[in-house]
Amino acid sequence: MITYSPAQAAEVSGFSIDTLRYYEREGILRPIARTSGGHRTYTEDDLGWLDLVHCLRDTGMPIADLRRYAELSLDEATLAARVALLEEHDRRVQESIDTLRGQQERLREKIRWYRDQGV
Amino acid sequence: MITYSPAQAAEVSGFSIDTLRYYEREGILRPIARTSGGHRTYTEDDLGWLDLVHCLRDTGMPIADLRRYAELSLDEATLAARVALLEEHDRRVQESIDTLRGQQERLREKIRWYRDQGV
DNA sequence: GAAATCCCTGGAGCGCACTCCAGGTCAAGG
DNA sequence: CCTTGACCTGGAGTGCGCTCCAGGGATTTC
Repeated sequence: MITYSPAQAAEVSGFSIDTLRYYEREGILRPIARTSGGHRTYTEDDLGWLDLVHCLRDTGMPIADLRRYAELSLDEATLAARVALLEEHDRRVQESIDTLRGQQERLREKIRWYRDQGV
Repeated sequence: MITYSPAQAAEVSGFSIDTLRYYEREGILRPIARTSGGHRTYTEDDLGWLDLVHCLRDTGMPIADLRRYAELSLDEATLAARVALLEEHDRRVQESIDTLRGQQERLREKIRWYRDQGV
């Protein structure tokens, strides 16, 4: 089975090693497997999960929600709750996109206004 | 001339009184006019500026950039620099919208995947 | 003119999400 | 082996953007 050293996991996931440890402490990652000497070895599964974590963080999901989602993922019987959480998040993402677009339009009006002033 | 008490300015602008004072300290607002007793009186102009500040904050412009923009606004000869700053910001806003949309698409795929699992 | 509100200042405190550090242990190349 | 670099832990520190507080003065309302 392919595994990854902390440095490799950081490289592939795009999170720093410190952040990976922090996420583990926070319960966002399940305890990562270790070598006999105590060094972490990340699996492909871990990397896959980190990929989703990256998506959720990029879309502004707070750490606390991520932990909640991670906790739900430990229990097979929570599929519906997990989907609900993701859908709720999707709505918030949509809202921020909408806000961003609206404000961007105002920003562009301001820029046009400057242009009309002869800039 | 119409003026606004701190509470009214907060109400209209959507910022808290504390935030208004903070922005003034930070140089994002020029010194607000005062009554003889030292109480602030916001003008329509102040409110208009706050409206733009809100737009820029909503689109993620950091406080430091806002201060820089405010400083430029003190000098008539900086129109070009101000426009450049806004256009640069507009590009960053566009980037975050693009990122958000891309990640939202991934999020929705994940939700569809759950749905396909029979949730 | 007294009571109730509102506002003032300087500075401390907070929540979030990391990021860094000291002092040590582990692992791989020569 | 031995060195060198990667990794470990617990905990402190950082940066951002507010937010709150104490102690006191200003204003409005009755």
